[in-house]
Amino acid sequence: MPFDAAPQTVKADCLVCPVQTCLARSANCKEADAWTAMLAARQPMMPGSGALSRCGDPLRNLYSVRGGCLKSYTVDADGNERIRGFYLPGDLVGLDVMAGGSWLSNVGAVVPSQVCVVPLAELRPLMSIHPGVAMRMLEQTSRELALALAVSGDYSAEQRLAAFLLRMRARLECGDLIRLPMPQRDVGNYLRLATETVCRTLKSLERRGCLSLADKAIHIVDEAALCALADPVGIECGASFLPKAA
Amino acid sequence: MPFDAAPQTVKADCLVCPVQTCLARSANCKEADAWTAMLAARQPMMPGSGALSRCGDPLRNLYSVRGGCLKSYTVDADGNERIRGFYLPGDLVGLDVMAGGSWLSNVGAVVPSQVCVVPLAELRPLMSIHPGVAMRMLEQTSRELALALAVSGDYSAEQRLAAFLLRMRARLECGDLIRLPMPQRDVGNYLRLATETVCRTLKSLERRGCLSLADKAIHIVDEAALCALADPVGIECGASFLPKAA
DNA sequence: CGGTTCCTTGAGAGAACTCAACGTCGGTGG
DNA sequence: CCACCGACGTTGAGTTCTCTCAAGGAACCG
Repeated sequence: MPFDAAPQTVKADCLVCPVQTCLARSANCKEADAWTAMLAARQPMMPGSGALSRCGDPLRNLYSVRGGCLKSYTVDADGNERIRGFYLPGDLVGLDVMAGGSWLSNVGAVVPSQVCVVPLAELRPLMSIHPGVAMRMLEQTSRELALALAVSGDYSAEQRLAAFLLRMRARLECGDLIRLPMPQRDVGNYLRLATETVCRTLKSLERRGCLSLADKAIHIVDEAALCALADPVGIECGASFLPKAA
Repeated sequence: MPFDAAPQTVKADCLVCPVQTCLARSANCKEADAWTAMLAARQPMMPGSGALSRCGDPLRNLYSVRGGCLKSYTVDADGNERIRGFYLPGDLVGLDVMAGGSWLSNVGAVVPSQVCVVPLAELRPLMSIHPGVAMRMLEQTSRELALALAVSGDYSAEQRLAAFLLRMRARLECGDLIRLPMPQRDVGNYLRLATETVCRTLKSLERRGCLSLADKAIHIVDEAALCALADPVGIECGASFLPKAA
């Protein structure tokens, strides 16, 4: 593959992209090149300023998160926000609307972020030419579906929070000291808990020695206890301390 | 395409299959033929007798529902069942585990059912040869993801039930008289409601003139009111009476 | 400094749950 | 034909978890 394939700028950037799970890092060189060549632009996003998409917008692009943290959310008739998911580097935004023609949620930045624009008009034919790309998309969508199904149960505030923390730790690859990119209000909204409940539950877990709270960071102290709490939720959260039930 | 392509039996059956949304009815003849040829077998399923898959089983097949109604569910440490989804004719079972190597849930029949066995070992190469098949799989997975995300909010018992009924009516294509294939216990389990709450809420909706209950069937009386209730859930349930929010 | 956003804590309210009991229906077998 | 049984549905009473409302403290920023 010629190294000077257009668009040069985007491709050059992709070579130093920190996101290892991006399709541009695919083992298949042809796929990676085709993916990279397709990326239309890179777009910065700031919290509170504009949105990547709004509910009802025609679906023109997917977005690949390059850095930061995004959230997708709906707004009900009373103006209340409901967060449907957070997106971290490597995630693709819009997998849930690929089958439809328009967005079902708003997408905004939680912290200063950057996304790569994936034009659907080019992605669709690309998936036909490179079935591997379609397979990767299918895999990611499937994984997101499994997660959505797992977390949609009715779990206690403790179970939800434990599962969320373990998952964020795995996603952020931050070790035992978690600095959540989003405020507790957003965590609660996503987990269907009041902000106060999030706070109280965290304090309660701290009192019981599961974690320690300091300086807006959360330190996982007793991982085994958290895993035991999160286990019924049934999501993978890195190394599990529990034997898998039959 | 030769009409006598093997396996004859399965293909012949597919020609009279009542499921219009099955991939065997794809507009693309080559795809439809390839799909049909791949189907390994047809499998009957009875409620309570055996299961299509068990949590942890290696993933060998997907299943295409041909008739009846299936449910996927997990069982927690206390032996409590949690239903993650119902599958009706045309649905593919296993889209949430395609990215992994093993099942994350048990799948059993709710009523006497029949499924077509889709061997993954053949499906994967087929998706490479026929990108259209991969696209269809991706579309269905995407649609399921959108549904799972929509339903995972914290809605009242009334909202959940209204959305569920409207969705089942659309899925069953049964007009305004719904005969749910599953008992109220399963409905409640799926919607994260106690059986008693399901019953009480149905009665309450009946008192308010939204529906009428008779002979184990549910008659939709005031569709507009149900749509209004279900609207915040945000799933498509056929004709909507409400203007779409911006 | 104000002002804003975020986090924390307390008190009361409410929606749904659990427990318990009873009614109904469809089968099975005496 | 009727008695029995189990599964399902219905109804009531009390409990619980989480929410809402209210208020105050801490951190950050112009």
